[in-house]
Amino acid sequence: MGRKSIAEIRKEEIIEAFFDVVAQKGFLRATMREIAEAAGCSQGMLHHYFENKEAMVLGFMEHLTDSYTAEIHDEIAERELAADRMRFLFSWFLDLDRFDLRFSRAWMEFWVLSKTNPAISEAMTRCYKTVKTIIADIIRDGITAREFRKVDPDLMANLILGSLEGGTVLWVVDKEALPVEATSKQRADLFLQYLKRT
Amino acid sequence: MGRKSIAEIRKEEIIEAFFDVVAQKGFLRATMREIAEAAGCSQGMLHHYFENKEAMVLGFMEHLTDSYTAEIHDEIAERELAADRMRFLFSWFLDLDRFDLRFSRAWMEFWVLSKTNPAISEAMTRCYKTVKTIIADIIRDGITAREFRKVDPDLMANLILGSLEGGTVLWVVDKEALPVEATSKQRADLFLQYLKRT
Amino acid sequence: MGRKSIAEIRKEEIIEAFFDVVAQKGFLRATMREIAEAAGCSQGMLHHYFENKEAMVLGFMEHLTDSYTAEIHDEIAERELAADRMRFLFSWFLDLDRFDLRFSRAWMEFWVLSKTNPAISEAMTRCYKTVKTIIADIIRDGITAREFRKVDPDLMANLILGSLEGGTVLWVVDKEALPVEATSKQRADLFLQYLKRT
Amino acid sequence: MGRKSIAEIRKEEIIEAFFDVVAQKGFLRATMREIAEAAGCSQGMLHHYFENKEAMVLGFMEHLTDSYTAEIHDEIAERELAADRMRFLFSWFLDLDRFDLRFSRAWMEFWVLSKTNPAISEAMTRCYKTVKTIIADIIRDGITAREFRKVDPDLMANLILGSLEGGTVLWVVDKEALPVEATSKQRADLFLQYLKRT
DNA sequence: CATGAATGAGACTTCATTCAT
DNA sequence: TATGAATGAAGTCTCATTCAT
Repeated sequence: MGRKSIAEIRKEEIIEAFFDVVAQKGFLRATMREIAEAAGCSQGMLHHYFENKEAMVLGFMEHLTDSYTAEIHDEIAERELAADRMRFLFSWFLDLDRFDLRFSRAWMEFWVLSKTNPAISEAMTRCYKTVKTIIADIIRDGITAREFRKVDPDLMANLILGSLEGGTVLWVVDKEALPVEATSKQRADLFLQYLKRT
Repeated sequence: MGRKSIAEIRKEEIIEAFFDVVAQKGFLRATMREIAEAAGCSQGMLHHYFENKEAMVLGFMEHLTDSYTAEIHDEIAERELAADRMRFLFSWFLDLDRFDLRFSRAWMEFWVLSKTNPAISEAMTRCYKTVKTIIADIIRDGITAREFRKVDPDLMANLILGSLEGGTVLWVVDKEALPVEATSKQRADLFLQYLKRT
Repeated sequence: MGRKSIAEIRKEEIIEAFFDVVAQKGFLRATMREIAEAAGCSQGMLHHYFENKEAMVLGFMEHLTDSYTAEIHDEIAERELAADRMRFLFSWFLDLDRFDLRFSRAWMEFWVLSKTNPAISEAMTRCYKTVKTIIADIIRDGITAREFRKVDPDLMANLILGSLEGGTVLWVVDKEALPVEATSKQRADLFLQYLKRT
Repeated sequence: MGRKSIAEIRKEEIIEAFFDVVAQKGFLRATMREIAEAAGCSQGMLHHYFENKEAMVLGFMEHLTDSYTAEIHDEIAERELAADRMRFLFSWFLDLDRFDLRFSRAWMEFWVLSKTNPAISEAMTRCYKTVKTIIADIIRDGITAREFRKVDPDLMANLILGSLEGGTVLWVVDKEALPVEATSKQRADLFLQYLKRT
């Protein structure tokens, strides 16, 4: 269904390279030269596809949303119980094969950039909004199905996403933080007991 | 008791200015010139007190720990019930007079820096460790007093701190995140129900 | 045969400019701005071709070795008697058209730099080694041909090179030192009488 | 005869510290702060005794001349033969207890400085003049006493001093140079055979 | 489409020197 | 005499971006 054009392929290669270098060195120290080397092209090429360095962040986020939204929706549709859907989400988020240390490190860089770059800020908000809608919808369905007690779905979605993001921060930043898996299990238990509670 | 030396006063002034500019512009765009202007001194002066720009981050964190640790301990000692102590902590952390948007923004910059600067990483880990110990101790006391059910205090402390930090991230980064206060209330409810549950 | 690439040409231009400014002002006071002006390019250009200021010294020495080694060997091969070869070397070294005041001044700067920069130290040692080998080989041939008496060729080469370098120092540094030519003639007489002596 | 004033003692301490730091780090990287630390006083103190950094070089040279001239003259007066006097001079110059690596390194720094600082240049010329006069006088006496053959005393003095200085350069700069002692012996042999030759 | 040489503004940092105390 | 905080000019170096080829 629609072969990718050379331009699109090249863009993805650059985004991949950009992401790699940023995860490793940080946005500030990720020079265009290094990104070009990682992508196997010239510096000029980079500016041919992206207006400037910050535009690459936008490209990355767009790429991210495209890649995963469909996948998540499919997986959720396969599950009937809201609790199962929620458990899937928790595990998906912390799937270390997908969101490894590299991802988290790069993502944190983008938080910082979002403060001074409105376009990045918007993209990030949109990204979070997508996820929160998914979570809130699960909760809403759970309430309708009398599986969950009545809570504010948006508020809870916010709380859940915050916990997931915060867990990542501690894991990346705090060397004495407990491992992701142990914390993750406890987190699922915490939220599901709260939601199911009668 | 113990007058501050000129050097100490000057250092604090510089840290204050540094923090202001970083919160406003980010670490990267906070130039030494601007920091010097904010502190009302010359650029050379800055290097008289701090070896380099990154050393200011360390100075800031030291200053932070010194300022607040005693305060928190005092407040906690005044409360008897573990639940009350916990509620105090939740509210203290989100006290907007103290930790306003400025603080959160600067703090996120330091997360990013900690990845490439071992000294900052250590300081940050130490900082988190202090807080996690406080939380874990409250939980431990609550368990001993049969106020809380038996959970792993360290794991829970990790989860709680993660939730607080994650909430801040969403608040700062995500323009569609719900307000701090509402989320905060829900968070306290969530954790206390879980801890008290029999 | 073998056209020089633009990069090579540009590098040589920069080295030439670097050498000029250093000879005139000394390494310390030779600013990148001035070198760029002398080379007719921007400061950034300088760093495009040389990692830093000290790398220019290495570039200069490499250039130097490349330029002269072949020339010296050719000239020596044209002479049969060891004494004639030696005389050629003495005169070559003090050929003021080649090694003028500018050269000597710059070279002394590099001595000083070699003490704190291992790479420069190595390059300089290599440079001296090349020359000493040439001198020692001449002496060795002279001994084999019974033209010179038996002396330690390496020791003598060291002494001869030392005398040449020391003569240069006095000439550059000591305003009351006697002129190069007069000293040079005496030096040749001194060493050749010693070597030929039976 | 005449006790040293406190000021004189302090000046000598500073010169000693200055020399130490310069020998170790080079003139350029010898900061006033470090010199002050080595001298056990404040930076301000340094400027109380020396107008600026370069004035310390002059102070050092003055100190040097004062210290050694008398000593050399005494030693020479004790010897009768010109050859013995010359041998003494050769050995004195390379006495490693006095003129060690530290001395040579610092001295080379001053060569470089002399090119841009007229005052240092003059002081250095004066210093060399003193030594050359001593050498030339020995030669002159040797000729008068028919111990040496007729040569130009000043030219030979120049050549001898050049050889000594050049030997030092190679020793300090060239890691593959032969040891001082071996070279020194050969040098004495070289010059004395030449001078005595009939 | 593609290259990479070239630019130039601006960043951090150093350090001799001054001067109020 | 003595201190060391304070200055500010100047230095090296980085790097996103441009543009001729």
